[in-house]
Amino acid sequence: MEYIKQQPKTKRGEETLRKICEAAEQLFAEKGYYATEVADITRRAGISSGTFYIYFPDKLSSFRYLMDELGHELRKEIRAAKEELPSNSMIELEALGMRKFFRFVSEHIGLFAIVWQSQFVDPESFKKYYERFSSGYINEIQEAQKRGEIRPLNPAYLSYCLMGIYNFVALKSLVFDGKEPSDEELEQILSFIRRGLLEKP
Amino acid sequence: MEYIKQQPKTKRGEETLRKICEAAEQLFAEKGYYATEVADITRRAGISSGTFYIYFPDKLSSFRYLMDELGHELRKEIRAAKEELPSNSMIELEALGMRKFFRFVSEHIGLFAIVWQSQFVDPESFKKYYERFSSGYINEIQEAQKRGEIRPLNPAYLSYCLMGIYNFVALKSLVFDGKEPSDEELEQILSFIRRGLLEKP
DNA sequence: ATGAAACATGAATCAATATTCATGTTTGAG
DNA sequence: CTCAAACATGAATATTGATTCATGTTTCAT
Repeated sequence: MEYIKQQPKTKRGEETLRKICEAAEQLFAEKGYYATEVADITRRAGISSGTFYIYFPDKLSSFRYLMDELGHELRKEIRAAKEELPSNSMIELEALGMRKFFRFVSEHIGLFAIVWQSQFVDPESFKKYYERFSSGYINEIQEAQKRGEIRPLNPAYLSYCLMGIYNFVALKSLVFDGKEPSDEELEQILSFIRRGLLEKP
Repeated sequence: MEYIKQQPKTKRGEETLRKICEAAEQLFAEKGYYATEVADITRRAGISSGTFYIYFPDKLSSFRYLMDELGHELRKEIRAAKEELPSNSMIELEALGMRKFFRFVSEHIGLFAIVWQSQFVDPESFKKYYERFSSGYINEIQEAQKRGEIRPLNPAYLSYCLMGIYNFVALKSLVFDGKEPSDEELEQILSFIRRGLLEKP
């Protein structure tokens, strides 16, 4: 990883890095990047402040590292889930991806917070994050369009429509209301998307 | 306004406050709240740093003030546009509101940036901002549902779907690509929404 | 025209906090 | 078992940047 100073070489080191990341993820989510002091992170991790700098060259790097890690994990989980599905109907894949997304975000509310903030903490990473997601979508959408499954709308914009829906629904349910959307609610959102997307609903 | 220390009482004062707000809006959008120093704002406004504190008790208040102002203006413009429309079909209103939204945001890219950041600068205002928008939508949606115009999906979630779409499409076009979406593109997005929403597309 | 209120100045203050570093302890390969 | 590399400590440093305030200038109602 490029944002990390030193890959731990012992069990103890690994454990310490893990504790730092866990604390940082929580704190960035709770208080935001700027309001979180390095001292907060090390306090919650149960280590001294200097130790932070053994692993990260500075505070910003830890933020970038987390963003990379979490985004990676999320994409991996979604990809894995989709590969298990025998069907390759875009809408079925999408339903699965959506469920995974909500599950992951509710378990890692830090990801959500971190990405949201990154537009100003580190604009480069922010753009990269969404464009990476978008380009995955674009492929799927184009394939499905070739098969005549979904309507011939601009794939790039469609991908942002989908991401927008998921992100804002997650905002409402997980952040504002503090609960996961029910299956019933997810089904309704999916139904909205299905009709919008499909050639013959 | 509750975030302002002193309403200007002379022409000069008014002009100064205006310059401060303009500079702050630009800078919060360009560099973000935390990276913007009060000195940056006063420098761009062409005044001395102490003057800032004649109008605002502190930096955070200026942020809240802008967020309130801009959100208010945006809602007012959308409302005004919608009132001019004779039809009260939800979809036609929505098409108009969407166009207004993109126009406003492209002229006030600061609003977008400010709201996006507020989740961590001032979470209270953040939630208030979106819930205010949402509740306006909920009314419209419920009316349209009574008329049988749109499908009986959960109005609160639908409102967040719509806001998500607009926000993310604006993110892609205005922030990432630096250009307004074309009429053709807006039409496609609207078509996606129309099919998702309408009882009989 | 005039003076009290409004407005403007910018150097000085002061608190907050990211980062360093000299010193000590622990780990694990050989 | 041993010791070099890894890891940990936390007080001290250094910088940054919000806010204050004593002093001056401008406005405008009368």
